[in-house]
Amino acid sequence: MTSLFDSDPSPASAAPIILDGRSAPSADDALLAGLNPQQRQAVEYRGSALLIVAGAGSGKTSVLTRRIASLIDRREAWPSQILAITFTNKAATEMRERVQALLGNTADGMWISTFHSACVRILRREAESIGKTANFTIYDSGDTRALIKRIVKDLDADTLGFTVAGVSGKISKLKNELSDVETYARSANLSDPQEVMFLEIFRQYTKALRSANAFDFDDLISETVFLFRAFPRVAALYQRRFRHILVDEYQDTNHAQYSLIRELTMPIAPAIADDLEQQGLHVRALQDAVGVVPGASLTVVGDSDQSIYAFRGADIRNIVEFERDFPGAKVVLLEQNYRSTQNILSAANAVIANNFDRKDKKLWTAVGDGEKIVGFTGYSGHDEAQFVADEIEKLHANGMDYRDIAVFYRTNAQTRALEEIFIRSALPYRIMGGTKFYERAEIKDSMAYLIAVANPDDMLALRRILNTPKRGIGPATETQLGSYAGDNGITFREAMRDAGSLGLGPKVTNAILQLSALLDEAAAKADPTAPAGASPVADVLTFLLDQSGYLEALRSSRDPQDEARAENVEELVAVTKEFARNNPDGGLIDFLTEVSLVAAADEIDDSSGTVSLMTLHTAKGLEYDAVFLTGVEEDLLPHRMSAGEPGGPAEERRLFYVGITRAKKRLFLSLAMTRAQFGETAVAMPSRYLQEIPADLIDWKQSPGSATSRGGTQPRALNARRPGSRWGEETGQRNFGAAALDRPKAEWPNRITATVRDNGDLELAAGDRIRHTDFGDGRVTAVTGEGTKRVAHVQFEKAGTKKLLIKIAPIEKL
DNA sequence: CGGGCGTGTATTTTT
DNA sequence: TACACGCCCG
Repeated sequence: MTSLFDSDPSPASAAPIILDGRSAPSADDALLAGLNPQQRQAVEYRGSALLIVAGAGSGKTSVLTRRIASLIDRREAWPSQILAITFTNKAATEMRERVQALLGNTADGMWISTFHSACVRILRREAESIGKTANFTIYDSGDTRALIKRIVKDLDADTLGFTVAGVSGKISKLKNELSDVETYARSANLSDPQEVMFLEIFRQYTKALRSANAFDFDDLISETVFLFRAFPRVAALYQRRFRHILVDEYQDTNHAQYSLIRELTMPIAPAIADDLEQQGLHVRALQDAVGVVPGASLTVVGDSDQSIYAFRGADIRNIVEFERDFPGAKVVLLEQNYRSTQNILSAANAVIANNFDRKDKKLWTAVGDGEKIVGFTGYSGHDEAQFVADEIEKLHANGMDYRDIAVFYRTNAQTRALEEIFIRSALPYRIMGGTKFYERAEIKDSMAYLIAVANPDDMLALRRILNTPKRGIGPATETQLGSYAGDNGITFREAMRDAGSLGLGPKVTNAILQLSALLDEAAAKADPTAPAGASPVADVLTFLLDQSGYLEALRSSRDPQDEARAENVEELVAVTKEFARNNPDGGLIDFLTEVSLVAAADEIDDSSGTVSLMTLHTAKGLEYDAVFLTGVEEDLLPHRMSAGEPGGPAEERRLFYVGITRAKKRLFLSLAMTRAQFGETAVAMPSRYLQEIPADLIDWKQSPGSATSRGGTQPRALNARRPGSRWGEETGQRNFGAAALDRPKAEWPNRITATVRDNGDLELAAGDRIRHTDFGDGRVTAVTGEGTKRVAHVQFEKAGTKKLLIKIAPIEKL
């Protein structure tokens, strides 16, 4: 990494950062072109604090990027003085691109990143101050859970009713409140054995992280705050550097993130400012009459109606009370919507109006009513999915691109039915998030090898690979290594090197030493200070996978799933190569960091010609021509688990609101009368939120009311239904689910039948040329699988490599 | 120590 | 359904 401060291309003394608000306007009219008065004000206002209340689709990204561009264009700031925080890496990338498009290439040196990435960058640089080293590991929630699980087990805490989920949730909550173990201990009730036990778990967890030289997700933020509070001189480096801080999705910040922003925008005391000046970090031009460097200017953008992360500690008060926190703050309201039709907005407005504790805000548009919202009640989750698939086909036939269509759902479990139907209907789709690539066991294994090389203190990673692949090193041996390390005050890694003195069997001892040597050799390859320089990550990974025998073990396994696992591992190697292309200077640590911080929304590739499937949470910040909001049922939306929590139903309503407002032209709301949950089929009721949408906005293809009584399409029954009444009772069928199941499906009116593609026993072999309806022409490189599950691996001319199920893929042989 | 089999339990959302 | 865990045997 290049130095952040010393070689700053923009010494503050020379920077034209005097904010007198009267800077001569340069030729930046282009930056304001096409903006409405409120947007223009949000771009042009200059002052210490600005809150932009941006309703859904009100052009906030445009405003933010133009605001940044205008600061630079008018010479009020250097790029390096800008810090822009977004929620996802994807949003950060998009913002960077848009700023670059406005300014040309002067966006270099700007920090545009997520809270977590920015904090990692700071922490790697300042690690020594807080007892870590720059190569620390970042533990994701899976790692955290694994660690807590071990501690809970060691302490027999499960007998006291402690669960891994409960403990990790509580620790996360505490960290988001900036409470560490000692702070918590002071307020804990020590006569309660439960509290004492929790404290002990928390202590051991903290200790384990420290000795593993690792941070968990929450630490990344909180430790940065602690760092700034403990070392004002370190904080001053960043306070000096970042003169303009912009935060997107401010309504979703938690207390720790809020505190981080507060720290970054604090003024620098005269004594510390003088120190900086003496170090050659110029601050003179920034200091006021008494020598204080005033705090950075802060711009936050948000919409309290879109706050959907309270469960993760997001505090809506951060945005509601912004004006109190930052006296003199200017507030700009953006209410004109440039995304959706009026019908969609009216539905959204009507729904969100039911949240009582909100500032009234009404979205409006100039584009006209558009088409009505379409409603559909399926007989089952599959039926609903079939409706979705059929409607997508219709939209596609009428010229809409698959990439402009999205399907949303509340829980990941709902993907199953959708996926089955989509495969049968030969619809190209992609699931964002869900069981992520990096959460697969084989990927975690491979990553653990890399982590063990990058951070030898990471005992969790070492334990993971110790017997993967099988080396005959069992739990007993692992425990012995652990206690040997503890007894001698050395790390687990050092204990492995010293395995000869443990008095284990020769076979086991040899296995440990061999692994140890392999890791040492890999570390030498990866070491950037080595004479030959560091090998690319891909080489290190390939070396580890080959020499450890891991890949070979997967390939030669008789478990058929291991073939797919081997392919995934090879895919990871491809990812490392891709990484090297995009980051020529990136080392192993950089790769591990990037992988740790990818989010579900980051995977979205706008250029792929597929329908996107995702949870409502992932959908935030995105927009699509057509949106299918599925599973609009009680116990799903609002989710059953939210019922007990204070503010739960209101947050679920906001989630529904977020989903609705993603749609530009067409919105489809669907639900099912029965839904499969854990194998069983349960009766589902329409969501209470459906009744909040004015009836004339929805065109029910099959309404919840009519679906039970056959025929009739008026949604009257839905609106008349009293809360608490059950569908089954209307028709006198208490046991509705079971009775309905016996009925032939065809009895339901308007049921849309699918055309299932079937290529029969189309014979394909490597070398054949084929044509795909979406991907175009390509050449078959291989055929794997048997019978109906035969898969063609195809290299397309335009669309890259794809794997296609031969029986159902929309392809023809040329 | 490894693998196989049987039972029990779990699904909210995620940086 | 499906996965994780514990138990048992080779």
